[in-house]
Amino acid sequence: MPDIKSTKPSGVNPLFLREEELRQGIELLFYAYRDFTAGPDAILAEIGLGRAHHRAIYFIGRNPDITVSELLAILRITKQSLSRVLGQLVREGYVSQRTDEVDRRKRLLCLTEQGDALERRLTADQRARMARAYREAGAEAVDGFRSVLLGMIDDSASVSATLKDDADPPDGLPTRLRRA
Amino acid sequence: MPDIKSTKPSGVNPLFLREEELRQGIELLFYAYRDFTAGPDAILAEIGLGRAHHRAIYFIGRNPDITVSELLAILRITKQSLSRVLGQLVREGYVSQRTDEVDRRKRLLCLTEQGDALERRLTADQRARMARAYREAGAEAVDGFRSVLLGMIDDSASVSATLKDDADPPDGLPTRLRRA
DNA sequence: AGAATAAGTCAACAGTGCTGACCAATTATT
DNA sequence: AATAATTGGTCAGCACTGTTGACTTATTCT
Repeated sequence: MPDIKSTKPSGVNPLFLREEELRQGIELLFYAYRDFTAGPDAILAEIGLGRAHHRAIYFIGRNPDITVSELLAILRITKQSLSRVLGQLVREGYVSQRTDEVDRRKRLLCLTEQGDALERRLTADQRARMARAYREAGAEAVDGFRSVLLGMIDDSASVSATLKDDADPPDGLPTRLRRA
Repeated sequence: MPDIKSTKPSGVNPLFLREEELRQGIELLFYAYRDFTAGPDAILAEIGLGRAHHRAIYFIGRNPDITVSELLAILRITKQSLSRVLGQLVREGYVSQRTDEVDRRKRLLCLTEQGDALERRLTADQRARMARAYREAGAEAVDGFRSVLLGMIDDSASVSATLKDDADPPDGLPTRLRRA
């Protein structure tokens, strides 16, 4: 029994439209992420590293003096998984560690000059791609892009950098990482 | 030498702002994708499957009678990688294969009833998350979200479903898959 | 007949998650 | 001062998912 009061033309089921709209979003996210990671992956493969190394390098570069715990909270992987990646980055000279003098249990992570160079090389690809998409879509679209993505994140408080500008730090990462 | 004619307050370097803006986009994409995949991953782990199985199931469900080649073109992985995943899905009763009667080299893939049930269970999570983000952000934001993501995809023609509504099928997937 | 296409297979390897079981240093609590 | 909690690290093993490379089998196209 179709609803004759429907505002949609030709009695189209609005539930179907909604489903179609959501699935298109799901697919767009998949395709965009697939192509977004392809460039860096190719560079990483050349030097015997993987995507996990890029993630670590990226967030260390973005948050100098980040601790291991904080990095774990961003990446949402286990300590053992990160340890393997981080150990390799330190051994191969991309990341430096030093002890926090206030709390000597903590290790503060920074990129070396070599690490910074690799970070810029890897992310250049992604920045260019995003810049192109931003430019083509326009400023309003960029706002929408950001606002939808932000709404998809679990607890937007557990985000490393300046992705939101409200003032409540309920939990998750220390405020230090939310003031980039 | 700061530009005194700048429209930005306090002579902020526009290149820095652009860089910051792009990096926020990169991070939003990372966080959204991280949280977007977490739900399905947990369900998959219970039944001994992984994210690759979800992808295959998703796109088979979305494009009934898709061939192996077409699925490979969407996923951008090797035949061997897909074969492992697909074989398991067929053996465990999620996917059915039958020979194309027009070209008997081709295998047409479809979800079984069990496969369809799993697909709906897995994607329900993601649809709900996306629906919430869409609702909170509003229709205009959704348009922007889609337009930016679309701009990030390599060749928007090599996309499976109705993500664009222009009429040129330059190459990539057969037109059949572009008319969902 | 021969080339090209579509699919499948076996083997090996790398990267990246996971669990579980520990250890060591340091800091906080009682 | 003793105990507990936190931070970081390590070793071992396992699962999933991507990769190359080398073939085989059908089927279709030229």
